[in-house]
Amino acid sequence: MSTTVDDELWSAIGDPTRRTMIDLLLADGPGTATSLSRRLPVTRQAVSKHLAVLDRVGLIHAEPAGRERHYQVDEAQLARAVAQLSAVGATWDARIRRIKRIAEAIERTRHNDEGE
Amino acid sequence: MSTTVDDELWSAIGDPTRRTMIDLLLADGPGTATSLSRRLPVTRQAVSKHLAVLDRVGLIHAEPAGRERHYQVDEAQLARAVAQLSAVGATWDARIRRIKRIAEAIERTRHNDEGE
DNA sequence: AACCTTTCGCAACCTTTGGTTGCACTGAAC
DNA sequence: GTTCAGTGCAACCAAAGGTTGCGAAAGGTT
Repeated sequence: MSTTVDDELWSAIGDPTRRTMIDLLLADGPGTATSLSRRLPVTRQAVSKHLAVLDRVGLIHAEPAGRERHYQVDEAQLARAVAQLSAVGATWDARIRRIKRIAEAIERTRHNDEGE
Repeated sequence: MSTTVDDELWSAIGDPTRRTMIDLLLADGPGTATSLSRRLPVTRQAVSKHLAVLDRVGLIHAEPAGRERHYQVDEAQLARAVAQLSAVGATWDARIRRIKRIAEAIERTRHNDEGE
């Protein structure tokens, strides 16, 4: 039933701003709160909070560089997160397919009954 | 960069309680707010609100039956949602792989330079 | 050294959202 | 008709996403 420890991972990825931030970090390489905020519709402080969340769940990690803090995606952790995403998706897919099979079986039975 | 209309879909699926509710509806078939709340650590009213959210984004739909409202997963919509999930995952995976390729290329270049 | 600029972190505040309790309503069953 | 289970609506609370407004520290300029 999927409700376990990785809930924090989901809610980390669930936020659209955070998802875009991950996109930007992957596309453009490491960045700071300020550099990210320039490419997002939110303030630097909001970005900073999101970075803290992503850092806490381990999806990114910071590297202090002088007066700046360079954030960078932890590829292994993100890969793990993606795997969990698709796991849930796969589960749902499987259940949907099972339901459809059952529905078809019932359909067939009904036809047989009518045919008698 | 993935930040489009389907944000509501993500945030619908992003909530752990709502994910579990979808799980339950898929596993046990249609259910009511009350029946779901009995299998969840939240009150009926909370479940009711979540059902409203899922209904609004089209992942489930209600079917009034006497004094009860039976909710049921819209398989087509859920399949669409799952597809979007895995699309984002695939994008990230692709970017991670690209980064790794580039990193390896740099690594090779460095070795060549040292070799001269 | 003194100054200005940039980046950051912290605190206060607002709004939305997930959750609660309480109550009034309605359909079914006795 | 009374009772009982299921629903909906409203008020309220806490946490999360977002804002503005500061003060502090690292870097570049003169």
